[in-house]
Order: sequence, then structure tokens, then C-alpha cells
Amino acid sequence: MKQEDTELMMPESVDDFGLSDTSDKETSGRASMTSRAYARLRADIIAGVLIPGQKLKIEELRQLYDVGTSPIREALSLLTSDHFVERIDQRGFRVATVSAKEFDELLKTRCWLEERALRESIAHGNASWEEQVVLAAYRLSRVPRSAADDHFVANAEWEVRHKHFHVTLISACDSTMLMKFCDQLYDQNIRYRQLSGIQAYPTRDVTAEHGAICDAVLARDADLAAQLLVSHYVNTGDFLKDQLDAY
Amino acid sequence: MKQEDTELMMPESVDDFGLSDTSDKETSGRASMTSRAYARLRADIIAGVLIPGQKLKIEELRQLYDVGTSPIREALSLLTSDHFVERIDQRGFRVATVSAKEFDELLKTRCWLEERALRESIAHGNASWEEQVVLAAYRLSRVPRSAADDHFVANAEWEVRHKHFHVTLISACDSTMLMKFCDQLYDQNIRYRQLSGIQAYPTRDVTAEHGAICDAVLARDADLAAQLLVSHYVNTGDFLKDQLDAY
DNA sequence: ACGCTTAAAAAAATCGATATTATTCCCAAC
DNA sequence: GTTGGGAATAATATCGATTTTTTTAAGCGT
Repeated sequence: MKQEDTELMMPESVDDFGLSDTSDKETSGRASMTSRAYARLRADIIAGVLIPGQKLKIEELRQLYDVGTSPIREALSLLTSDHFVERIDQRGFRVATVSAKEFDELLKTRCWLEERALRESIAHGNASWEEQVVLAAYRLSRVPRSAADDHFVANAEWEVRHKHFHVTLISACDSTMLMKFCDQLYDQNIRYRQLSGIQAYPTRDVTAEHGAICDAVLARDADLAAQLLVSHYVNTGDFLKDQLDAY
Repeated sequence: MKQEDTELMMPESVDDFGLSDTSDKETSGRASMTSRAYARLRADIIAGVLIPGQKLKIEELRQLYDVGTSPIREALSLLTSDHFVERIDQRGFRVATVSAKEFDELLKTRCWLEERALRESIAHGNASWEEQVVLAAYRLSRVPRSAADDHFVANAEWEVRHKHFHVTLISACDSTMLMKFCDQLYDQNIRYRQLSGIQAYPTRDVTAEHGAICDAVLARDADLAAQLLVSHYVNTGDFLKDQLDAY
């Protein structure tokens, strides 16, 4: 469980969904202006507060987040590399656009990368990794997917644990780079999930799917685990795709 | 041959090795300060002028490249996401460190991603893609690997065409994201190649390897093509690894 | 009314200065 | 001789103002 990411990250807003890994890092109230701007912008983009394609005017953001131009500009530069923001020649920044085509690519690419990462993890993971997987799966199962019983309301704690489960699955793949790519794609996917504005539970039993993946992993059945993981993503993807006509 | 990358890039220095894609973009002398700083810093890091781990003092860079602090800072932020620069808490920036372990991971990850991308390209590429591959292979073969006959001197034109060949191979994979990841890893790899300071030709016939890959691709033999491509990378990797003790 | 040129407004990019934070170095105390 | 405190120094992070560039609007002639 090493923490090699020195990048700036400091969760602040509630909609953050554990995307900025708050794990074992100094979570003191003190944070650089750049980090704060970065975290808030990112959260607002993922949450859909900032609409895809929307112009991001420096002066507006400056006043909104109450910081100078430099931190805003730096945060936007960082978000550009995360593909949450697009920089236009000499015309400033805007929220990254979304499209059904891009979502397809995203889903596909995630499957390719996560499958590879999972297979490597299964091949190389040790006992400690197994335990971490079990623990992450258990913790995820202990929390309801929705914050309300009758209709769907995103449960922040479930989001955090869900991400942690998926990160743990591939954490033994022995490639920091691959893990970072998967992380990036995961976050992109969450954005699409938010934007699709799902209101209803999916009908399938997501918890059972997680359990099945966990079992296959513990049995070191790479083919089965990979197949289950990919279906898990594709199913969720198809579910979202239906609600993604707006873009 | 679409150009979807709106990111800032503007080749300036000679050591650039075609890493910033100058393809069909406005290559006028006019470029933003940020782009210039970005391109030059990047080139200097890849070329090894800026040593791994070296502190990057804003004031120094400001004077060296003759721009204000903001563009420098923004360029460094961008390079941070490219993993060419590391940002340390509140202590500024430094050139990303290198290590044998990281190189191993890099090589491994490249193989995984490029194999997937190549297989997808072979599965989905059309006639136009085939023609582009042939053309890229031919152009690469028309230029010597070394600028000098007796000892090895990097040939900028070969570098450009080599990259273009590899980009073309996977250009039909239908995933912009995957292509970007591969691009990133390619550039990281070039940095390692530069740092290793190779002086001699590799004994194997690199041109022949490219030809073989091209043939397998045209025959739509995915297994063979993938195997050849991976060997190509692993061979080059092993060759470099031997000379990488310094770090 | 339409297109072209030009002026005014808005916004982005950049700069230089200030405030903040880390580092260094010296000196005293143990 | 080492350790700890605390200036002095150096470097970063941030801000507000200035310079360019782009966008909008207006004017003019056809």
C-alpha cells in the first residue's frame, strides 16, 4: 500500500467521491491555492456542476474560488492533462466535451487495461494482496449503493469503497504506470456516470458481481476473473449508454 | 490521419526528435510563451541536458528561457502530468528521476499496451491504414539510423520516421486514449534511450525487424505481428538496460 | 440588406512585485 | 563535539497590474 503519487490533491468538497486519494496523506487544513483550485474544479467538473463544453473564464473562476490567476491557471493546466479540461490555442480553457463515441472508447480502453492489470495481479499477487482484496470486497459490501432506500441517491462512502476495491484488485500488477492509466480512466468513467444522471438502481445485483470477481481472484482463475470484470464494466457501460443521449 | 490533439506543442530546439507533433499544425514563428517553455524544457529533459533529479529553480529557468514566472510554472505543471517533472509539496519542481525498476515497468507496460493496440488495429484497420503502414515503413527504411557511418550519432530524421512508423501501426486501434498512453510511454522510452548514452549500433538489424512487422501486419497475422513487435521492444530494452547502471 | 473594415470591449497571457515558506548557517548551550 | 534555536538567505507561491490577443459591435460603402 505504498503511496507514490506526490501530485497535489486535497479533497475539499463533498462531491469528490474519493477521487483524490486522501489515503495516508497529510489531510491538514492547510493546502496550496493551486491544490484547492484543482480539487474544486475537478470535483465540479465530475459532478456536472460545470457543463461539458462550458467556457472557463479565468476572471470568473478567480472570483468564484477566491484565488489569484496563477493557481487557477496552473490547476487548469493540470486538469488538461487529466482530460477534464481542454485548452484552446490562445482562447483559454473550457470543460472537456463528452460524446457517446468517446464513452465507447473509454469503456473499451478500460476493459483492455484493467483486464491486463488484473491478470498480472493474479499472476504476481502475494498473500497480503489477497487479504487486501478480501478486505476491500467486504468493506464495499457493508455499505448500501444508494443513500436512500426508495430512489437512487449517490452514496459517497460506497463510491470511495468501490473505487478502493477496483484499485486493490489491480494493485499487484507491478506497473505504477498502468495503475495510473486505469485510475485516470476510472475517474473519467465516474464523470460519465454523473452526467448520465442515473435515477434508478440497476436491476442487476452489483454486489454479487463484486463477490464473484473476488472469488475468482482468490481461486487464481485469471480467465474467469477477467471475464467477470469485463462484463461488470460492459454491463454498467450499457446501462449508462442508454441514458447518454443528451450529448 | 486526423489531428485531435489541441494541446500546446511547438517544436523549437533541434533535440526534439519529433516528439511534439508538428504534423499539420501552424508552424509559424509565433508561439505562446508557455508552449515555448514547455517544448524547450521537454526537449532538454529528454536530451538529458537537465539531469534526472535536478532541481528546477523557477528564477533560473525564467532567465534561461527569458520568460516570466507564469509560463514557466504552467509548463512545469504540464510536464508533471507527462511524468517528465516531479512537483514536491511546497518545494518546487525537479526533473523526474529514473531507475532501472521504472525502466522495467515502462518496457513491460509499453509491450502490454502496444500489443493490444496493434491487435485492434489489425482487426479493424482498412485499406487506407495498410497503405499508411507501408508508406511509413518505406520512409523509415530510406534513412540511416545513425548520422555518422563509423560511430553512432542520433539521426533526427530517423527518430521522426521511427516514431511515425510506430504511431501508424496502432493508428487504427480506434481508441484515442490508448494511442495517447502509448505516445506517452514512447516518449518516456526515448528519454531512457538518450540517458543511456548509447554509442554503438545495436548488432541486430533493426530495419529488418521493422520490415518483418510490416509484413505480418499486411498479412493480418495478429499473433505474429504482436510477437514481433514485443520482441522488437524487449530487444531494444535489454540493450539499453545494460547501459543503465548509472542510475 | 449584406459584406467589409475598423473601433471598442472583453478576455487571455504574461509580467514584475510581494508575501510566504523552506533552507542554510551561525552561535550558544550542554 | 554535538545539538537546538533562530536569524539571514534563498526559493516558492501567490497576487495585482500590464500587455496582447480575441471577440464583439459599430460604421461605412456598395
